[in-house]
Amino acid sequence: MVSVWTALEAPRRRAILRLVLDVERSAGDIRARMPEVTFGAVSQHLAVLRGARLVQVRKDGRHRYYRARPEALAPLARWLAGVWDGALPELQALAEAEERGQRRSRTPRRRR
Amino acid sequence: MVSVWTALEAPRRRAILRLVLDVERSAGDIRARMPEVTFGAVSQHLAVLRGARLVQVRKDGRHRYYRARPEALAPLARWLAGVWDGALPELQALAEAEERGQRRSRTPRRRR
DNA sequence: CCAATATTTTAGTACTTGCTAAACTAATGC
DNA sequence: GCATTAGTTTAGCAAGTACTAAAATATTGG
Repeated sequence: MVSVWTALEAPRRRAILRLVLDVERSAGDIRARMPEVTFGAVSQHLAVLRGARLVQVRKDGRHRYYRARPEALAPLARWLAGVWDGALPELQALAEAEERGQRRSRTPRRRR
Repeated sequence: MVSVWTALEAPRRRAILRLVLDVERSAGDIRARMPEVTFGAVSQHLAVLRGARLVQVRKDGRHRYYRARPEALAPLARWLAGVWDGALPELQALAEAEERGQRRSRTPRRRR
């Protein structure tokens, strides 16, 4: 069992999670999209993500398909919400800045 | 410069952040509330939090008063939002579960 | 059963972290 | 200036992490 925080602290694991967010992918597929690390490394990261219940696996023949379990992000969201409303005044200011300044930069989701 | 993720991965640092969320506190005050670690350790954690711009300091005589900068949590919130809407179907389900099941357990904020 | 494919596990290494104890740096009150 | 108080910084250590290369474990098609 590994904490959601720990699992997500590593940028590589956040990248992996994004890759399996809306699509099921095999470890090999994931690895193919991050050629800068070995297969083993990806597998290890997946194990950590699994440990935090952030991904689930579906076995199919000689493939294992990974997919995100976004519900597992709930503790993080709750923590954030908790901090958030313990700090309302500052938050207000942030919201206003957000309003004026940088648009949410909603990157269009990649296909395939 | 340290990332918000890195800063918050450590439970102790999350605890410290909560302590200075709505109140300004000196390092000594903070340390007094977590007797299981030394002063030095607290100071180091504060340095990391400062490095992630999660807290700010106000110097006053021989005291340094720390206070959270919740705006610094924005990247985290944005990341979460991004993942969130890349996973709408699953999220829907979560929202419903949340609805039925466990109430948000909004811990009443501690005084002093 | 055998070879091939897909993936995990292990051993090993370099680097980082959280902590303590102790040394150091300020600022204040006398 | 000196002792005191508040805090930071440093050296050192044990434990943990991210990675690679290589060995081990399935699963399938012939």
